[in-house]
Amino acid sequence: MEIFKEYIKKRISVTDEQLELITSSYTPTTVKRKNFVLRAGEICNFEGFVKKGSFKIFYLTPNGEEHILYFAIEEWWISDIASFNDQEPAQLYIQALEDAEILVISREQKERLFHNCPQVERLFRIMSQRSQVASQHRIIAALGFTAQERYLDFIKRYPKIYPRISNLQLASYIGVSQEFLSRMKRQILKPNK
Amino acid sequence: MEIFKEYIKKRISVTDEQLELITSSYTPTTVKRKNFVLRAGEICNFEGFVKKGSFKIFYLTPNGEEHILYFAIEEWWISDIASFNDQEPAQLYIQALEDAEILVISREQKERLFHNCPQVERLFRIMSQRSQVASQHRIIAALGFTAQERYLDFIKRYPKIYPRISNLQLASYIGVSQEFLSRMKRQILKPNK
DNA sequence: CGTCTATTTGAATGTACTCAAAAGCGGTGG
DNA sequence: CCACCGCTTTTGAGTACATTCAAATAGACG
Repeated sequence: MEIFKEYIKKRISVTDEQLELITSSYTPTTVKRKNFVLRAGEICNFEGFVKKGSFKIFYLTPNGEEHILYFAIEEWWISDIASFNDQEPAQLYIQALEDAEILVISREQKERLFHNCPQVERLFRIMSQRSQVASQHRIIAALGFTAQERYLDFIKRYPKIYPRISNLQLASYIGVSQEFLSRMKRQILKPNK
Repeated sequence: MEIFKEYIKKRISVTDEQLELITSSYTPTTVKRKNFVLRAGEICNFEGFVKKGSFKIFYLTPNGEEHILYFAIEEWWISDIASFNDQEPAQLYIQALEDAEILVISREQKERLFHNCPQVERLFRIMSQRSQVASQHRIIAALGFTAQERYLDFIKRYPKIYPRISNLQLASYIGVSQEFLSRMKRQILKPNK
């Protein structure tokens, strides 16, 4: 739980009791590699904080192509926000890439927590705005960068994630075929030829 | 101010006094077509609610290509969140596409408002999460859709915005050249030939 | 009516994709 | 310890989607 407490204290000022109240609202869970914590169509009734391990959050097109929205490693959150907030069917899949430990909270528990500790509202406002900034960068990259620029941008921005995922996953994240990613990597190593 | 009050009441429950407190924290301003309210490099010291008119929020690449992140019409917000929150140089430009009226608030005023009326924190948490969902859709569209799918998706999602912008702006939003957008439109109207 | 801007068309080019096959790599069992 | 299996990565060839640059056309405004 330490990592979660540090995460909170870094972002909002809380008393020890409030910190206790917050962390006690979350339930520790383990997830095995390759297992899903959410599938499109289900109602997402949880929000999870990643304590350990990694996940991919992705969208599946009607013809079965997988597009990874983001990877979640330690200190990231996993959920389908739209589904969690509005209790509508999820659009996203969330799957563990490594054995993982997460802290989960339900919609009701979270509302109760907001009520009992209003600072939490602030924590999530701040967190959400940060994600928003990251998403904006991603949109700019997706629309304006070449495939190679998106690749280099990813490894620069997420050096911690990069070594933990396969080429196939990375290709899906930056929006290229795995074959083309392979060609790009060669070309970056050997600019001649 | 009515449109702003309605906007708030639709999203959080507030007393009349609180509503008054919130709206009185904002200052009405007018902006002429083509004028900038923010340029990259500046510190964004405001957040604005669009009462009337339209804006484009865009990013300029080192070689001068313009990539539109989003259009803001009535009831949308304009700001460079990262710059506004962390007082760092803005990455974005915000320019009026039509004569506009906005309600603006400064960083200090907003912090004061959060302090005096904690529900506002909730309002922004909700709003920010909604933007987050929209951004996620945009990422999926940018990475997984063809240019034509992105075009059709835009006019379906934003039928109110579509008639108010030029082809050049739309092309920049969906990430294609204006020539190609023109060709797509023809092909959609006349699938033969 | 002329000027300025926005849109469309044409031709050549490039970036990234698809499909198919080969090569590499890690684990497991004999 | 090596052989085999499954999975990931690389290579090759042909193709498609979208771009660039240049020029023509259409629209809007004074």
